[in-house]
Amino acid sequence: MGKLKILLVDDHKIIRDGIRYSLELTKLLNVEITEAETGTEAVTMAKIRKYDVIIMDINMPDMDGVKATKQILKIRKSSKILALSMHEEEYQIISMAKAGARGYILKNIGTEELCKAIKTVSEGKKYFSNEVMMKLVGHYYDDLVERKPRTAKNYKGLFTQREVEILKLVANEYTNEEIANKLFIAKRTVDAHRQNIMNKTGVKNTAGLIKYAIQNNLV
Amino acid sequence: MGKLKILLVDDHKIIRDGIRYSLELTKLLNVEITEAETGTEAVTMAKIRKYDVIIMDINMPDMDGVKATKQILKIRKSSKILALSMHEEEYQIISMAKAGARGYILKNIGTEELCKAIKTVSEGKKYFSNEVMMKLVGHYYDDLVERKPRTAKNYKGLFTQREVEILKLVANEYTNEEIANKLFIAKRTVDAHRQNIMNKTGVKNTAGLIKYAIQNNLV
DNA sequence: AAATACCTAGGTATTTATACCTATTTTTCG
DNA sequence: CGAAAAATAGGTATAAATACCTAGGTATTT
Repeated sequence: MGKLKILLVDDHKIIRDGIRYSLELTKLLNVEITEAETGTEAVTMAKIRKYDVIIMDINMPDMDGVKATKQILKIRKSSKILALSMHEEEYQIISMAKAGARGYILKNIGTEELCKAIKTVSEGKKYFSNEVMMKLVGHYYDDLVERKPRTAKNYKGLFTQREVEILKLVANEYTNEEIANKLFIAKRTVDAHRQNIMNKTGVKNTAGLIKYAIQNNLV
Repeated sequence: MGKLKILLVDDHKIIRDGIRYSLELTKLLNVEITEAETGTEAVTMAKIRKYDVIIMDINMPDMDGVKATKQILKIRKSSKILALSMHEEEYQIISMAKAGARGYILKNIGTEELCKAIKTVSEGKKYFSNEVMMKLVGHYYDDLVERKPRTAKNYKGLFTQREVEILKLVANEYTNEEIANKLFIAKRTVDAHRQNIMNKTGVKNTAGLIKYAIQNNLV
């Protein structure tokens, strides 16, 4: 199989080097890495050539990752952009997801998970690391255990708290009907949630669902 | 949750210590370990008290692990015995599986996988480490790629080559009909294989199947 | 006030999977 | 050769999942 063409966008050389060496030394992936050190440069390079995956830092001078992501996606709608950040603030994650990034990972990631993220995204699926996922749904859980009314978070694009809940039950071999009984809702509602999860993740059936759940550390 | 009562059977003290410390220091499991240094001793101890999991070495003086396993299972039919060996010879693996062991791991195993194996077996499921699995099905694949007629291996209890093949395709989101077309067999045959795999693993549905496959490094 | 997101859930239809059967043929083992 | 295992596949029935709709209620954001 051919090499995976990767555009690595980050303003810090040390980080670029770290990722480059990790990826070039591992046998998990066969990659060809091109570097860009600003958002502007990234947009220019993405115009000239098509990359399989674009690893995009968020906090950069001159043009940040969110803006660069939007611009690149205007030109190449199918680009697979994987956000890479030191921060796990919700608004950043959400901004990148809204901008069209297919994944979001943190800079403390290990090589193994990095490869998994790249591979997942390159296949057209979404990848959000566990911590990121937790960050996004965490407050919902807090609200639930406190029995407080839900605080608005305006999450878009990713899993909702209910979806995560159902995904976990599916992974535990419950049928939709059993899940419905457990959660005191109609079976048809569970059907709907499950359908939504499949649409969001792009998988075809239960098998894909479980694979996704496990690979994203949701179960 | 209560402690997992484990009987650790091995004639080498160093190995017993290694496992004991690994398990007692990790936070992955909460265990209470009892040791036995011969097969005979293990049988006696298993008679007196019920253990959640019995980790059984195979090569031991006076009574080997296969014989001890059989005798223990005569007394306590539901005993969960996890075979532990330095060797990955097929006949040993098969002998232990035939004798009724619920799992087979090698002594070069890491703490994490050891815990996973113990946990899996304690839950009544089977666990065979990746290398062991490979050993068992490896030759079949060699035969396949060489286009030679299959050599007999008389595998019992575990997955057959065809079953592993189908399990992988299921994990790749193919439906039974698609798998049938790929392999040039009837859909009903795939149904049957899939049913057999579920019976062997004790899972209830596709979700369980995929979890099993991933946790046993089959996909 | 309008828009949005989320949870809810029903209609309808089709496809897939699961549960137990039996049974034949081929391969492999002893 | 004879026994056992594996691969094959059909019968029958039911359960479960998937696809693609619509739509109301509620809470939150702008």
